[in-house]
Amino acid sequence: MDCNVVDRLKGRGIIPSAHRVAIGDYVLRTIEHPSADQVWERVKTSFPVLSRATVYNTLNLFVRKGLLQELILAEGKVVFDPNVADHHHLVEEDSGIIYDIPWDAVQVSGLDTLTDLEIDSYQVVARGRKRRH
Amino acid sequence: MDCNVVDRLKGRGIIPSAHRVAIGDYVLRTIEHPSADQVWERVKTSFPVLSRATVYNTLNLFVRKGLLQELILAEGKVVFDPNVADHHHLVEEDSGIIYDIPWDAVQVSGLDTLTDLEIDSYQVVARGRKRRH
DNA sequence: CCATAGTTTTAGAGTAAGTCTAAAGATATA
DNA sequence: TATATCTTTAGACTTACTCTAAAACTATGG
Ligand SMILES: [Mn+2]
Ligand SMILES: [Mn+2]
Ligand SMILES: [Zn+2]
Ligand SMILES: [Zn+2]
Repeated sequence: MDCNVVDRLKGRGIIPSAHRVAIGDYVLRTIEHPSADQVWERVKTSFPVLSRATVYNTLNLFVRKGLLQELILAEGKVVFDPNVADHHHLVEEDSGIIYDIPWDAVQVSGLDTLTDLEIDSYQVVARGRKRRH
Repeated sequence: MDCNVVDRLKGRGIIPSAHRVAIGDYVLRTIEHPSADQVWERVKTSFPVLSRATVYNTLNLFVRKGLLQELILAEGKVVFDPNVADHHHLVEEDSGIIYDIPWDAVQVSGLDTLTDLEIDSYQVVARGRKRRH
């Protein structure tokens, strides 16, 4: 487990430019499931010289190199998740917040009996909300 | 079980105009999970005087009235599903085809132990492909 | 130091899904 | 017929995202 962003980029063959490290410092540590524009807004506060295209380029690069996964859970926006291990999600429609559900919290059975389907991956997508207090 | 589109629209308080019936004749019977533009292309072949806006208006009306559900399973497009009962889906990334997985084919357990989550609905979303022959 | 090649970043144009607007067309009723 | 209500329409608009081609870095070798 390597928490140093520079080394994680190098480990995947990505040159750790200042821009990429600034983006990685946020998006590789967050639990927020941000969209590309949310990453842009957020990273600009600490790293103001940053174009929209660089954010998209970098996020797509991180996805290609296996540092991020893309999730499509709501209309009109892709969000990014630094947790690339299998897990499930709860989508809170009102707020737009996406919560992680640990893989081991849920058991899914029966998929293996669908012999006509070749399944690469799966997850449970729940809609609802997090109870307050 | 009522397969007459005109009566199904009336049953939901929708005036069954010729346009709406033409759209419903396709989208309320298909198993294809089409996008709005796919509905437009398809319905125009048998009903040429049809604007894009009418297709979007009608699909959104059908969703509001409970005749269709919207699914967001792949990047950049919403698809529509006349099967509004609970069921799961397999997304075939290469072809873009979405297959239904019957609700009873899969058992999901453990969601009820997540007492901090209030879950309205859920489904398993699998990625993979349908085996050929 | 310079020259040069490769890489990264950029603004802004382009694309595509979807919504909105305001007018025109239908239909129903009195 | 007159009037009200509902439906359909073209096209403008918005938004998320990609593409392009030039500028700005960085590394290397002389
Ligand atoms: Mn993408
Ligand atoms: Mn919609
Ligand atoms: Zn997640
Ligand atoms: Zn379905």
